[in-house]
Amino acid sequence: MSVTVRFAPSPTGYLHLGNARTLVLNALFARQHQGRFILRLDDTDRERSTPEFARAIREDLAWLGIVPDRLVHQSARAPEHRSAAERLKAYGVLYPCYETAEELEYKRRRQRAKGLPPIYDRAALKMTAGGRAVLEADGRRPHWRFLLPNFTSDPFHTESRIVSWTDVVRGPQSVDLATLSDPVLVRGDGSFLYTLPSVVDDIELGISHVIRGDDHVTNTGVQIALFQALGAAVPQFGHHNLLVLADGSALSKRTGALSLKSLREEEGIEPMAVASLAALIGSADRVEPLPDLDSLAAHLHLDHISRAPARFDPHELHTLTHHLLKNRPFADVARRLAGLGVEGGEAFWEAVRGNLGRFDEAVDWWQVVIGPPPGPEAAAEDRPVLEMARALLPQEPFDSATYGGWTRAIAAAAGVKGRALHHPLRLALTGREAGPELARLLPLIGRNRALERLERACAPVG
RNA sequence: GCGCCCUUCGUCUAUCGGUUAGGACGUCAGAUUUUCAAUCUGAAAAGACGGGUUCGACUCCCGUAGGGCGCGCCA
Repeated sequence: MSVTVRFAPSPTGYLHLGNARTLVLNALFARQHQGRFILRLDDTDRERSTPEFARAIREDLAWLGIVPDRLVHQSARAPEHRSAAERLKAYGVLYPCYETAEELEYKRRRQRAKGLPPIYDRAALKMTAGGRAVLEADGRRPHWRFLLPNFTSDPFHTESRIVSWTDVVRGPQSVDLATLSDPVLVRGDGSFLYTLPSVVDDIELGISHVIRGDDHVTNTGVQIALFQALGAAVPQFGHHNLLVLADGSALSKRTGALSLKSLREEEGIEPMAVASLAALIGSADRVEPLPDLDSLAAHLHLDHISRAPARFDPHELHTLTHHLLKNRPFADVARRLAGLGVEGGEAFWEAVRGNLGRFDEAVDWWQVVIGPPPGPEAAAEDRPVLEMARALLPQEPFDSATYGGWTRAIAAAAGVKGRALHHPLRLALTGREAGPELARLLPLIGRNRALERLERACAPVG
């Protein structure tokens, strides 16, 4: 069976980690099955959709290394949506309604007050042609509802009508259409709401699997009915659990917190840290940093995803980033380093990669290597060691064994060892308390700078 | 308010009637390295609550509490 999936965000905000979960799950599923992945921008809400957000979404995908096989703007497909609506009218399952938003709101409030679910009462279905004509003459434009097939012979009398499917994630699922309102598909101004374009496009794009958050489970019941009303094959559905913050609160597109953009630009998170966490959290599989999408795809099992909301700790993104960098081969980062003005090459990268919390800290370590003499003068008790170190500093060339030979000589001459020996040297040479192995850094620093720094550390106070 | 889903170590989870309730992340301890957010070893750590069914319940049923989602002329 050939697989075609889509990621269908509305460009009304920045993508956050929760959106990334849906995105990555779709992209990886396509990868697993050598299928197609379509980016569909659901921009039918002209009020809130913007080109800026659409562009940001494409940037997010590119950053994650996800290349869509096709890009579709839903707003460009209005003719297809119109023709589907006409067909539904012809079948008699799309009917005009004339209630105002206020009237509908009032009805819902009353139903709730009576302890009833706020389901549309299908009053419009009972109107006569004459009644409609009066309203039309009055200038009222109808919105159109899809008549849910939750009745047997009498459309005014609903009875239980269960729609069932086998969910790729959740297993057997069912929705009782009798508990739902007939959804509005077409607004009074003739524009379409989410449900119709989504289904029509899924049909025409040949979507085989719809993978999305479990906030859509109820929608799926309605949409399956709509697929069937349009005479189309029903795709497979998979509903993954939603991600929530440590306090149980939902992720919001509005706050911008945890947006992929800010994780990338402000937090220094690596893309595969996002992809790994987004794909693996809330499942039976352990969260581990995978170096690329292919290896992540190999670890993905949709049926291992839990049905309960998954709390996650944003800090885990930093931990994953650190582990990813620690194991990153030089070839993978050479261009990025060059772009940041870091010229240390492979020896430099291998020296510092284990000490990076984020990639751009490599710049700081490069400054430590080449920069001006760091740090203050040494403490009085460290001076004898440093004087000795200065005197015993070998001639070049330096290699990875230089530091070991040098420090052994200092130890023998000065009678110190361990931390008392190495810590003053680290401080004098790098100006820092901790960092990459000095044996690796020393050859990069070189004899001239090393000597200069030791002299500075030993300079008279004042 | 009504409906659906969910509740196992701090966190993510395994278990599908009989287990010393397993793993991962995190935490702590020890080892190791000059240091390290590295590495190795080890430890502490869990079935929301109350009933029921059963020889036996984390597992099945009912209820309670807590949480998520849905109930838009949003997507």
